[in-house]
Amino acid sequence: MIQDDKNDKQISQAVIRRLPRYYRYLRELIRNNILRISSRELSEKMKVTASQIRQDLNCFGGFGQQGYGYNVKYLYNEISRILGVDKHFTAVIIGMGNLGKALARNPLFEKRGVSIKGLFDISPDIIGKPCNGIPVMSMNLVTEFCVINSIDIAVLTLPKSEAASAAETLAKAGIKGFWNFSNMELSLSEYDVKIENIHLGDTLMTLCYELARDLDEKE
Amino acid sequence: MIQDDKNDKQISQAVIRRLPRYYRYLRELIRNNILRISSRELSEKMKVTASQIRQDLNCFGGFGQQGYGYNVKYLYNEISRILGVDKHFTAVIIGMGNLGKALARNPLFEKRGVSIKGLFDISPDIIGKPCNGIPVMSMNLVTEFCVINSIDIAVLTLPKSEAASAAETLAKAGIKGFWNFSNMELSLSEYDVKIENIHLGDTLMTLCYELARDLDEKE
DNA sequence: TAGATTGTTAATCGATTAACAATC
DNA sequence: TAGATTGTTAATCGATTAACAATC
Repeated sequence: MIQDDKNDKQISQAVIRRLPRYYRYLRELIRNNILRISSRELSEKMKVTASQIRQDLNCFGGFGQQGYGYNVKYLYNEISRILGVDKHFTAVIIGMGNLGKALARNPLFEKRGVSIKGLFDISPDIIGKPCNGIPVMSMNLVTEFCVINSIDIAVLTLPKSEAASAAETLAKAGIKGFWNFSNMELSLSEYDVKIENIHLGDTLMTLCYELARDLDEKE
Repeated sequence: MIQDDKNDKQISQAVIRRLPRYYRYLRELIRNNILRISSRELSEKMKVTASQIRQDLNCFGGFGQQGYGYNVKYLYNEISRILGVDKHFTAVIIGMGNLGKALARNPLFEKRGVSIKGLFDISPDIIGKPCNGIPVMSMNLVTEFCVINSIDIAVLTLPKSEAASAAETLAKAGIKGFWNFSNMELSLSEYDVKIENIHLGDTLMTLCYELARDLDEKE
């Protein structure tokens, strides 16, 4: 059993949600041939405190060196490992509407070590026509496909009305993680699965909130 | 000047980011013809504490009634107003790639009182062909269009390389809010604008993190 | 009125920041 | 060695939860 956190103490959600941001900034540093960086320098770039960076990283281990700072490539690799990039998870996309298609063609998966193995829909019009080189299959085949290929992740880009039953089918087929764009609260408490709910509209609304406050102030 | 918060005290980001979730749940209650609800009942549905609900709502005013609870429609309307739905913000989408197209056809905007007035791209192949009934125009026209139509929000779904310059053009054209899917950190500190950065990949990575931890435990 | 439930204050909890000893 | 910067503990800050008086 690999121990990422030094003393098995629980890592807070706040820290976990900041990891992908470190990952992005470190990749950028590598791209710019920056080989080492101190927490203070990184904190200036990321607009956070150096203290927070050191605390966050130390949840997982001592990746730096006193008097030197952090080796960028080493740190990037460590965070990459913590985030499971090297686990090479596999995924299917369920629902080939506009968002499904957009995600199927998006390079974000491969950049993070996740490979899309299959696309699924119920519409006969699009079944059989590959998207971005990946076959679009009938939902009738989804269980068999996921079981045979040991798929880890299901991306749910289908209508609210179909999301609940599809999710249950997928959980039974061994899916362990749901990246859920369906705006449907999934109830899969009987299954040992992780769910990441994405409500795109929510972030648009917080933007609208800020804009509305500005307007109110000017009245 | 409208006072949403009772004593002009600053509302925390944590509270603001929860508002759209209340908004969703309240709409669901209305759909199910539920006319009143107590903080305790709502807390059970939403899996949060009743205390938090009462605290959150009270940042903006006393919307409930002792001994009764909350009038669902009234509360929905209040939150709707706080989130600026009745401000009827206007938006343009910049970049008609897969994600841009998916958003242009997505009903999420109209549900939140935001109307998409124009779509923009640099590719001559798609300029002139409307998407979801909205014209796709050349980026050369974006400044004129935004100024004339007093556009509030720009949705950035263009490549990283083009995002920075486009954002500056848009800020100069009077855009006040950016819903930024470009994965580019925008530097618009000279302009009085609000930015909501969306990093879709980040949420996929936190899901991968959870899955990776599960695998590690089993080793 | 009695019961219910809010609005609000006080207590707790957790997360962030500051400080500094350890050490490269 | 001296200077720099981490890892880590302690202090602070803010957010969440609990409690209860106010009141419908």
